Amino acid sequence: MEHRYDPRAVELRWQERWAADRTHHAEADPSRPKFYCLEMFPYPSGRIHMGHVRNYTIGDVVARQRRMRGFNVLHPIGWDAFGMPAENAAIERGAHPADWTRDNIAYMREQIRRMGFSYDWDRELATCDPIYYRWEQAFFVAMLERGLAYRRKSIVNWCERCQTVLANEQVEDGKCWRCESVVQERDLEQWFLRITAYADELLAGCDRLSGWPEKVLVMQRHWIGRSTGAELRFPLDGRDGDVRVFTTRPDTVFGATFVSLAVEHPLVGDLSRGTSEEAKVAAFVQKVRVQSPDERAEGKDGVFTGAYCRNPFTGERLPIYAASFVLMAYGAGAVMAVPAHDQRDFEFARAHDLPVRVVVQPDGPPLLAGSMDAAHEGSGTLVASGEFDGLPSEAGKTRITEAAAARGIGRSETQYRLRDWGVSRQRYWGTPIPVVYCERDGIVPVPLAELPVLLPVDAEFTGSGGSPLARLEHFVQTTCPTCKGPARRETDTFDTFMESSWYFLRYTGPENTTRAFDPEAIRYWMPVDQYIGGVEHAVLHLLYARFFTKVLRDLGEIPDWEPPGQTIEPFANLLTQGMVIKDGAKMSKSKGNVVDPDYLIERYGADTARLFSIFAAPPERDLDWSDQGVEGASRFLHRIWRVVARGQAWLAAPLDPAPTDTSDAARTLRRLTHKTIARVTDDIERRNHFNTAVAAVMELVNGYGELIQDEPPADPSLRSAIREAVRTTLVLLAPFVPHITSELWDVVGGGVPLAGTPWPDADPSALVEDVVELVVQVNGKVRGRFTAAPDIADDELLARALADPKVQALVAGKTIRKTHVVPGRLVSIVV
RNA sequence: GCCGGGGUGGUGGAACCGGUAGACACACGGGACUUAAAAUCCCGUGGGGGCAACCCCGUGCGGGUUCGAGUCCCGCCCCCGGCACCA
Repeated sequence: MEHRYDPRAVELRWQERWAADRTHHAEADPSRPKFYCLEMFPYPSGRIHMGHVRNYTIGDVVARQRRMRGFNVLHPIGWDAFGMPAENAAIERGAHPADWTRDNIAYMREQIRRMGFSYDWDRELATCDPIYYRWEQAFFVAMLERGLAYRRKSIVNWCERCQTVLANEQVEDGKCWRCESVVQERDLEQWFLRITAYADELLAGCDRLSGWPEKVLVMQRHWIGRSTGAELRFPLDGRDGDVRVFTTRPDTVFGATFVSLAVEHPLVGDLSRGTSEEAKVAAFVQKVRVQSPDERAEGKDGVFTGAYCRNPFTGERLPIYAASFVLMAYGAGAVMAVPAHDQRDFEFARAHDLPVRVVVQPDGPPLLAGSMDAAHEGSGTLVASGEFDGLPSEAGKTRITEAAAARGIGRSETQYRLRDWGVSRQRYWGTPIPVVYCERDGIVPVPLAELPVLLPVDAEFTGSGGSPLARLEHFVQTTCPTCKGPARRETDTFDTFMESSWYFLRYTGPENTTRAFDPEAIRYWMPVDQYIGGVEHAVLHLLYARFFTKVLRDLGEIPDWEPPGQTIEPFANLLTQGMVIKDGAKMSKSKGNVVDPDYLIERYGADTARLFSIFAAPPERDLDWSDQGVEGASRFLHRIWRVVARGQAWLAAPLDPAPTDTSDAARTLRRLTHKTIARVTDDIERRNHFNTAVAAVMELVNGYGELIQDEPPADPSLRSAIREAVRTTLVLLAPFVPHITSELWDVVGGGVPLAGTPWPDADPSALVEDVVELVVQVNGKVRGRFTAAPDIADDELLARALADPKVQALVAGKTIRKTHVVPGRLVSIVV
């Protein structure tokens, strides 16, 4: 053994051995319990960054620890390889996206290997590989046949910089999630996936995902945004037709004093045409349509259309307004306005001098329409509501909805904030959408036997003039699969979130060319037991992946692994790790505050990089980069190395089977060793507190470090306890710093490879305390302390406490009013 | 505005069920070793007071419950994240 720790030499040696032995390969084996540990796969942007190091270190700690625990662990890695940066590189540098991506993967694969992550490289996959994306095309065709995919013209979010459409989830603050340019609206023919058909199931799933952070579930629930209410029809006054509105408050219908339409609502033009209001309305519509959503929200503008409708319950004539804040995309694009019970309507009524009518009376002093300064949005008792007077407003919702249905003027309805997922992208570097357009047969899916539709390699990348695929005539020109006549191919590609919506399923058999999934492999490995990644995917990726899993179940592509009656969910436990921060900002190239993992590995070694990223912060929190922190992690590893090197001559001796004559020093050290086992195990398996697990091992090393000298201690039981402590240290640290611990494990004669060593259980007999320290509180303040055997009776403890001179001084001459004994902890005295 | 998560030494962070606040580490100060430095090792380190034993204060602020509150309750302030005319 070298006396100086040389991380690079040690790490290379072990990495070569692991690769040669395919150490981390796992096969489905129903006779063994499984554990599927997954980290969000990387986009091959060029180099790994500290966020990857952190994410994958956390995952590797879990994977390695579960293996030692006896689980058959699936721990795969792959590449989310389609995406715009590859195409941008092609435009800027002339490199083909395929070459650029392949080279990046090659480099990043080596970086990841150098970190010593225990991936099963036999299962590596890349989403740009036709053997991968052909299945995605097959799923899409199946979805098309089931009506789960459809094409329609719609107003879409368009990013001019990226020259493509964005899904609603990809628009942040009105800006593109990737390049941050302002998103515009365009009217385009697009492919959509009917995620709204799964809204209720996605919502129901949230309730059973107890292994997910509450924060993520809240975000998903809100994104789905289910609200129940009623659709009511307000007949137009003096002409045929009606205005349909959606409301969550049918109980307030008697308080409606006007109706508001979105400016895009078809009735706006129809109703104002030929009236004296026509010009005013047209000008208003014109003004609002060019406004951004923010501006629309800003001014609560509106204009009278010149037309009226009638309240379906009272027959009362109500003016119809066009209002900037009403969204065409939500509900019916029209609302019944109840100023007394909706704050927004209240403000609008004030501004336009419209009446306010109270129909829900809360407990307490009666509301008077004339003296209100805000709407009463809460519950109460219905008043001025005809036959419904006196009902609690909650009951009124149901009763009024039922009445509307009976009279044919409405029905109960559920609305979602969630929109269908637009998946068309006008880009080259993605999965081709497997559809052709035939003049005779219309939209024709490419038959399964003809899949994959390969992405052609000979496209040109100019950055302008639309999608490169659309300009490739030999790609576009094709024959119709049905009539064999001339047809044109779809030239859009899929949103890259499609590929990441099912990769975790494909890892169970990525080499399979005859079918997407082997049901037996899926049944064995799924669900993912621990998923780890950044919280920035809380809605996007995680919602799409849940949706896809449910669709694939319905398409019969995967077996349902859930108990009967439970909705299928892909990720049983989710850990969202925080960002890596330096100088108060997220590490990023544009901010110039990145730390290159290569530099860390070169200078300190992978084990130090791993240890630092685990120890510096608990996983959910942001990690503040600190050069000194890295030094500290490195120092700890050097220290362990030195300690083992010093005692190597005698540490390797076998452990005594059961030391009979045990000294106090040995018992104390054994207690520390086994307490550490208990703490570290709990921290890793239950609490995900990896930082405190490492701290516990540091305490253990502090506890015996100075006992290890060149010569062994004379006391044989202490000698044995030290050997046990050192071995335990290496075993407990193995998931965190696998290279150095493997090396030292050989030095101390560990025998079987460290990674194959069973995770230890704490020995309860070693945990028993000989003496415990108790504190004495007088009037709630700590005034003394004493030690006692742990099993002493309460009244004796009290006597011991009162015997303390300091306590006596405080108690003398006063009456003891109350005492309280917590065994093993404290004695509390009140005087 | 609404919904989450936070606020603890000079710093990152511990304290799991209400029971010794500040584990572990960094930084800093002192010492040992060294010709010197690095490395390493030892000691100290929440604030204030005292020669000392000790005493007082202290987990964003103000109240409360309790023998006992960083932890529970009520009312605020501030920071971070998400959503934001969703009818």
